[in-house]
Amino acid sequence: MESGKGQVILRCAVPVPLRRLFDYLPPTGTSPTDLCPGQRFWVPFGGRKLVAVLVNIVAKSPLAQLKSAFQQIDIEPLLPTSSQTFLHWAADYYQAPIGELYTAALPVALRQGKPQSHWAQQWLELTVEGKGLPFNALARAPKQQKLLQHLFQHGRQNRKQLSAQGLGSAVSRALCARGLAQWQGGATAPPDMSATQEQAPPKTLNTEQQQALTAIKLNGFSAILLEGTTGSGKTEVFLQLIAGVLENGKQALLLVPEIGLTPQTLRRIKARFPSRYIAALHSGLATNERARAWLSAAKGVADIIVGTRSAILTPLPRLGLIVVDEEHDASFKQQDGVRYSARDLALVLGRNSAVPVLLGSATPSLESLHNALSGRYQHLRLRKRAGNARPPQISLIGTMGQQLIEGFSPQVLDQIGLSLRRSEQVLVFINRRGFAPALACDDCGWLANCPHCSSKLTLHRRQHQLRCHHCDYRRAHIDRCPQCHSRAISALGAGTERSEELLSRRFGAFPILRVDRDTTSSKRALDQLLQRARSGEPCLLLGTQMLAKGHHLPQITLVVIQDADSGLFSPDFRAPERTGQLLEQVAGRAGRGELPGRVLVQSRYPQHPLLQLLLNKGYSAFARQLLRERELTQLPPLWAMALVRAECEQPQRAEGFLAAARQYLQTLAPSSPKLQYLGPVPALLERKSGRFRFYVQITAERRPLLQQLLMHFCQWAETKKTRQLRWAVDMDAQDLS
DNA sequence: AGCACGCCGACT
DNA sequence: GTCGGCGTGCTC
Repeated sequence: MESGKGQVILRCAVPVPLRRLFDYLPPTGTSPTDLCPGQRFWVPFGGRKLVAVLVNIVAKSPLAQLKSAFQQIDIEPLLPTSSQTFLHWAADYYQAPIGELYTAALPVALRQGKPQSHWAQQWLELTVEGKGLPFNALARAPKQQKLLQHLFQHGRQNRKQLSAQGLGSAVSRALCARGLAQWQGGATAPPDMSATQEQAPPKTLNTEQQQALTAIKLNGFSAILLEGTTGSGKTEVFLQLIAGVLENGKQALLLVPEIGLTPQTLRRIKARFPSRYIAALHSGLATNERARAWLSAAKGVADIIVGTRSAILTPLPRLGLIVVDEEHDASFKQQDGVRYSARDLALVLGRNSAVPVLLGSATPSLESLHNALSGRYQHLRLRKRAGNARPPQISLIGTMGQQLIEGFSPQVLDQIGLSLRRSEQVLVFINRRGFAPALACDDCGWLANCPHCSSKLTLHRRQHQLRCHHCDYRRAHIDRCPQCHSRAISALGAGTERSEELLSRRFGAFPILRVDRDTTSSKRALDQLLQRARSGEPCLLLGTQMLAKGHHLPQITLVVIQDADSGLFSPDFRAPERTGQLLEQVAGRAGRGELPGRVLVQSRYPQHPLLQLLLNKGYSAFARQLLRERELTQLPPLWAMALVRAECEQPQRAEGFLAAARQYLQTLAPSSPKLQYLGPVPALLERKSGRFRFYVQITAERRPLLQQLLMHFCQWAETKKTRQLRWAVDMDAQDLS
């Protein structure tokens, strides 16, 4: 079929891992005036029926024969053009199939083609004219007067609320006809204002906070790194900034790490902005709830959007500010599918939308710190702790050659006991869950390994199970060695479960609150544990990373870091940075209230220069030192870096594919002082879920070269038949495991 | 990613 | 004689 003049062709993004768009004819009987980019369509695709998003309306297709779309789903576009442009930019930057970005951007229910009307709720609101009337106006139309007064008193109301007052649609129609009220929304219900709570007043800012607040201009794009010690009151600066944004009639987006979106965080925001519509976007929501929250953001109804990583892909038509809290957190980088960084995309979106982007952290990523030091970002610092809190005093405890008790030095146990008996709270940080990270036979040396991964099984003794923490493999605990049938099986090392046992034995008179993924699997468990800790009773908090992040626990006076060494000798070049951030964050939990804090850090290598630097000179000096090293070693953030990853059940296939890939890349752009290749090398976790994983690391002094190279690589790889082999580009890879 | 088409082993 | 294994190729 020829594509003649005046043809209307729908160029669509389809949810498949293919790096191109697909053309369709409009559904039969569609008027061209009904069409608009951003609408969804049901389309035929290789014998299947999929939800596609219209990207462009074009007059000509390179294909001779096109299929017709089955059905138009949306009248109002689901995605505005600005949002689509952003998704295409991200697909380009991360070398990802465009359909996968649309998939990542939309909540499941909308991906599956549910109509927007499913969540559409409308409410009646007074117009400017309506609001200008005296309270007793419309005396000659008592029903309309009642409606008017009801709206005066309660603000916007939906149909259900009105009919409960005996106010039917005829009355509201009459008020609308007079131009006094109008129906609004269409996306989602307004918050229930009947339970309006008292507003928590803004806190008084100290000089530093005040300076930071006034330094941030709300008009136009700017990038700001707010580097503030734990307890220095970054959140208060965020909240007062958001207040300004809302006053301008704009939306504020607050991105938080995965475990940062707790009920406590939301409560604090709701308390400060009780009359505002706050939408939370995170994976814990049911599919319908998620779609509702998404639509409230995308239709401009929600005022404040608090979300994890994927919230950056949500359209925000009235965007006025983006805040990325704990910007160094690894959870902002997606680790599968489209491997985007929400923090990096926040800066792109901020520039596109001409709004400021504020990155906040006590321990900035080297990426952001580099941008701040080189003047690309405004660099604001909060050095003082808010209130009377003083910085904690940190001591290193050398454990080499000491007789440890389940991983604890005796003097550390003594200190824990002293603090508890003084009715204070203690936090013990152990970055390892379960009872023991390894199980071995004392007679023949057998080790319990995962059958699917190159990793050891962790003993979870209470559940009488051995588990792999990298795949979902679980098996019953054993009492005999499967190799030599000896009964001499030892659990090596200690995780949170084992430490909990020891600490209960020692300090059984005090509550021991264990916080890790195993004890907080139920939805509100973490919140409840933290609530209890905040009650102020003397107790011992014990847990993994979950405890390190952002929780305000003012009663803690002693923090124990059981093992500072795990990151010091890792082959991952980012390990020291992450270790430093973690130690600093954990240490920051100490002494946030009136009482001074102490931190005891156990290490086999207390003389290690990185530990010495971190503990004597602080994170800032530590991070600057690491930056100098990255410069010398030609690594990010000074150089651009990407991985080409491949995984396959047969290791030689994955390795062979990558060897061929490297060869192809090197014919395009040979190694040089400005471009370097490494690999194929096995990933740090070489086998995961039965597949062997390898990568080629490419580093380039300048980003455009890397970008161009990867584009050509994808074209090459797409034409190759890669049966049972998965490959992916990981731009700005964060994790070499 | 799916799903259909295609060519070689154990079943009514 | 067929049902079905998953290899490979295509999807507007």
